[in-house]
Amino acid sequence: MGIKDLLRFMKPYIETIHINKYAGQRVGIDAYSWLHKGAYSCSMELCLNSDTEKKFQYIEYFMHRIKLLRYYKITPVVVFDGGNVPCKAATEEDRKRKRSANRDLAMAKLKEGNVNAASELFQRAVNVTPIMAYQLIQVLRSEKVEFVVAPYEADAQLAYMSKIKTGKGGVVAVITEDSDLIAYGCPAIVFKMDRYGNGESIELNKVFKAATCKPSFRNFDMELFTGMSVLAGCDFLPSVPGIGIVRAHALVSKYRNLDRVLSVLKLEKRNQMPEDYAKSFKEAIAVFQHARIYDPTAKELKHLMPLPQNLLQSFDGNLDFLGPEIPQVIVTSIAEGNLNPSTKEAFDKLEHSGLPLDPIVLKSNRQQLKVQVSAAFTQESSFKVFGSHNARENSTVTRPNLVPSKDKYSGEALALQKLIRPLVTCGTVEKENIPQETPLKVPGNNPFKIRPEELSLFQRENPDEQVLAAKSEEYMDVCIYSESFPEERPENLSRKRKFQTICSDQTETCDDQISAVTVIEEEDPDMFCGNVKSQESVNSKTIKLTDLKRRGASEKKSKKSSGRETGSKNSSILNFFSRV
DNA sequence: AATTGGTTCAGAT
DNA sequence: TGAACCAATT
Repeated sequence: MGIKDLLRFMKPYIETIHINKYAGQRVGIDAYSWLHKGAYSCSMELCLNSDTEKKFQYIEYFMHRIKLLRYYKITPVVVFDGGNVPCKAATEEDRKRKRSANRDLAMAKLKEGNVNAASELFQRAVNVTPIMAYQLIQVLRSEKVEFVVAPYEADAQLAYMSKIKTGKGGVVAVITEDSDLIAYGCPAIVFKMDRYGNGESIELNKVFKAATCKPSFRNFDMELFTGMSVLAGCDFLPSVPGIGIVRAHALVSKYRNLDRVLSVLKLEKRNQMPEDYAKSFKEAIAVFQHARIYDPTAKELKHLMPLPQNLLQSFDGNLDFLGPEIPQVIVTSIAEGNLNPSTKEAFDKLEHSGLPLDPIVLKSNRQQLKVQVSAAFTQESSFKVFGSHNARENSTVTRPNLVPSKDKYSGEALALQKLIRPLVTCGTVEKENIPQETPLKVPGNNPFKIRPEELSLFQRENPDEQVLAAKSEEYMDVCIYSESFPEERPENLSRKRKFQTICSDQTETCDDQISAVTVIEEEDPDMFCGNVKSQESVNSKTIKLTDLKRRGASEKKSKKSSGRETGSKNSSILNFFSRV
C-alpha cells in the first residue's frame, strides 16, 4: 500500500511526536486507516455479516480515537474514500482476490471447526465497505464530528485540505498510515498514531530544506519527489523491474527532470519496460498532482492543483483516468455522506433493501429519544459522559429504552443505535443499569485506558478505590478514581488541586522520584488522570512508580501470580494514592 | 557491494 | 499488516 519502501527511505526525516502537538488545531483523518485497523477486532463478525453488537466494534475503535483527539483539544476532520480511480483498478483487483481467497480458506477452517485458524484468516479477508463507512458516518453526525467523503481518493482530498486555509475547511496535519500522502504533497503527516496519541511525523518543508540529511532532496521540487515515488512503485503503477526507491531517488537526483529519467530508463531497461510505461507514468503523476477533489466551500468538484491547458492537451482532453467528472449535486451529496460514492445510490435505499439496518426501528427510536431528552433536561441529576468540546456543551441526550423484537435485524439495528446515541444521561438510577451499554463512557474510553489484564494488576481490594497504571516509554499514566472522597479533603480545595498537592508532596518525600506531574480533570467527577513522569532509578524505599511502570510493561502475562504481590510491595504508593 | 523482492515473524485488535 | 530478514540479482 502506498509507495513502496518510502517510509523506510524517509526514516531520517521522521520524528516521533505526540498528537497534542496539534492542540487547538484542525487535523485531517484518513478514515480508511482507522476503519481497517478497527475491523481487525471484529473481522469474523464482519465477514460472516453476523447479527451481533460485536460487528460494530470498529466504530468503537474509531470513536475512541476521535475522543482522544478531542481530549487534546484537536478538531478532527474525518475523510472517507470515494469512488475508485481507474488506474488503481489493478491494485484493487489484486487485493479483492487475496481477500476472497483468505475468506474461502477461513470458511473451510470454520467448517472443520478450527475457529482460531479461521479467525486469523478472516483478519486477512476483511474489507472496509461503503456501508461500514456509512455506519460510522451516522455516529460521526450524532457526535458532531466534521467529515467529508472524497469524490475519489481520500488521500487527494486530505492533501487538498492541507493546502487550504483553516477557515475554508483546511487542516494543519493529516493522520494516516498511507505513504501516498507524501507523494500528494501533504505538508504535515502523522503515521502510526497509537491509542495514546504517540506517532511518527514527517514535514515536507523540512525534507526539502534539510542541508545535510542523508537522502538529500535539496535539488528536488514536489514534482520530482512525486516522480521518484511513482518510479519506486505505487498503487497506480508498479515499478520497472529492478527499480526500487533507492534507484528511483538516484535517477531523479541525477537528471532532475522526469522526461529525461524516462528516456534513460527506456534505454537501460528496454527489455523489461512495459510498452506504455511512459504514458502510465504521466497519468500516475497527473493523479498525484491534479486528482479530483471536493471543494467544501464552493461545494463542487475541483482539481487538487489547477490543471494547465497544455497538460489537458497532452491527454487529448480526456481526463477520465482521474475518474469521471461528477455532476455538482451528486458530488455534494456524496461528500455529505448521503450517497454511496461507488454506486451513487442513496444510503437510505440500502437500508430499505434489508441490510444492514432497519430504518423503521431507528426512526421510532429517535422519536422516543426526543421525548426522553426533554424529560432529562428537567433533571438536575443528569451527567455528562464526554470530554469537553463546544459542539456538545448543551446537548445532553438520553438513551432510548429499546424494546427487544424478533425482527431479524433488530439486534443489529439496536447495536448501531447505541453507538449513534452514545452520550447518555438517564439520571442516577439508569446510570447504574447502563454502564456496559455505554460504549464511550469513561473510564472505559479514557485516552489512558489500559487493558483489563494490566488493570487487574493494580486493582485494590476495595473496588471503590483503584489505582491504575498504564505505561509508555517515558511516562507512566496514573489514573485514579474513587466513588467516595476522603474526609480530610478541605472543602475549598478542588479535587484536582488536591491531587496536585499530594503529588508534589510525594515529589519531596520521594526524593525527586517524580520529576513532573500534570493532572487532567475528566468531566466524570469521579475520575481523574495524572500523567506522572518518573525517573529511571529505583530506590528501594520508593519502588512505586518506576516499579509499577516496569510491571505494567513486562508482567502482563504473569498477572495471576504477581498481582497480589504487586499490590503489597507497592503498598506505600497505593496508600498514598488511596488518600486522594 | 548494494539493492531488490520474496519470505518469515511478530504485532495489532 | 508491516518490519525484519535473507537470498538472488545487477
